[in-house]
Amino acid sequence: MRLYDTLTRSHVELPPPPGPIRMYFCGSTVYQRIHVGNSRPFVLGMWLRSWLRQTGYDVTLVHNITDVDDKVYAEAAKQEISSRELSERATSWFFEDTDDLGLGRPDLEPRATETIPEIVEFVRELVSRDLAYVANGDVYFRVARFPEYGQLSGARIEDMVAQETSELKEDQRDFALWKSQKPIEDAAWDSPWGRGRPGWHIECSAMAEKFLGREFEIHGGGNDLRFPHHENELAQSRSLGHPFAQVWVHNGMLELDASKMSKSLGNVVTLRNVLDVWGREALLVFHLSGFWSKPVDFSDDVMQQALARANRFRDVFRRPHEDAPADAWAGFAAALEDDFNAPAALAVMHEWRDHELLRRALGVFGLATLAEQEAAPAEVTELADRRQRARAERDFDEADRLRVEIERAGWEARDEPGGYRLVRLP
RNA sequence: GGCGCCGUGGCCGAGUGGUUAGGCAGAGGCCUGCAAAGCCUCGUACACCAGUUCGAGUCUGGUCGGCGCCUCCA
Repeated sequence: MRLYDTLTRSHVELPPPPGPIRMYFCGSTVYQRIHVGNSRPFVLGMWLRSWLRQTGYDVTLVHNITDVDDKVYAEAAKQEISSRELSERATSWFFEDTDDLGLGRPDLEPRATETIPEIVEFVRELVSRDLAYVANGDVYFRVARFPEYGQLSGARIEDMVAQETSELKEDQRDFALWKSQKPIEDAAWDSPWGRGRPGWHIECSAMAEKFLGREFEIHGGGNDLRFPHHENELAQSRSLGHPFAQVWVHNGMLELDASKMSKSLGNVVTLRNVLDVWGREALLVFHLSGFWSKPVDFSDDVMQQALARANRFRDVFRRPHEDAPADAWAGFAAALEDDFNAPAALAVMHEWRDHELLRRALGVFGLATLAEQEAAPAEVTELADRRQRARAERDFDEADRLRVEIERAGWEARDEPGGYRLVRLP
């Protein structure tokens, strides 16, 4: 399988099965309900794991939860609750919402606050090697000590100008590894540099290496994390001589009204809301419809199209099975093996009338539920039976009246040779 | 300003040198008591300009337009 690697800007071939493939995906900062855009890297990670396992790899997926951050403190203060209470509540929302995607859970979901000893140790090591320095209770990484800095984001180090300046920094491009406790911050930990809490980027280096080791195969996350987050992770780990991630995958942003969906812009639709309105299957088909690395527009219109497409798959299972050619699966697999080209894989799937094959392919994406038929309640079945008798007696007025009644109950009567089928209206 | 991505038919969206992507919506037809589902047909898609080539949506250069990152962000 080949994947597009942001670091080398090229497609790279994964080592052959059984791997192992160790994957680390950056998750969300938990201080409110996540939005649909946040679901994209989660879904991508779960699908990659699913497909790689399907093709014989031994896969471990770590998906972190950032539960200590400026946003968490600020929101907790606003709500007048402790930051711990807020982050725990938001973490349980995160679990609820992503559970409802029906894709299962990542193998490990560590939280930053549970990794403090490893983070402190990591920072201590950087300081002892002179790659970082202490300034008034803060610890900063010395960007100038890592010549490859800027490789991931493609920016030249000379072009970088820090927006947020601090007189504590030797160089304005340096970034914080540890931050001393501020009055608003109600959660803090002891460290060799005083009470404080980790900087944003160090938690991921620490968690990834804690659970996957100093070298692992895939690191994923949103395109907006390339810089500074992932650039900084890379700097922290590689400056210590750790190989760190071999392949970097960055998903494109979800756009709403032609601009990126983001909590800071406020143009947000929560994952919860999308699941409630459109259902998990339509959302997954939506995610499948666009190439993972490209930006996609999110709108009612595209969700409507995704829903219709999901129903088209569902209808295949309501018609007779037809054996697919022996090489049918190969076309599907080839699409996914080529940088996980899901839209192309979907196109192959639409050709199939083979129930077993289609169910298996849908299963890769957590969509095997489309193969299941919902049984109509007894009262609707009774209406349909009466309608059948009316049709037999050629009382078509009565038959049509009953059809309307069935539709009011949320079902559709489809006449078939020798009987009928009841199908739930979308 | 710097770095990068992108511009495909009404809509979504694959495709990187030459043969139908696929889906949604629409029109006509077959089927049906009527429908639904399905199947068939249709609308002559590649932002613009120049170039390379026997041949370009696909390569090169330029123009215009959109987006992302450079600052918290999936």
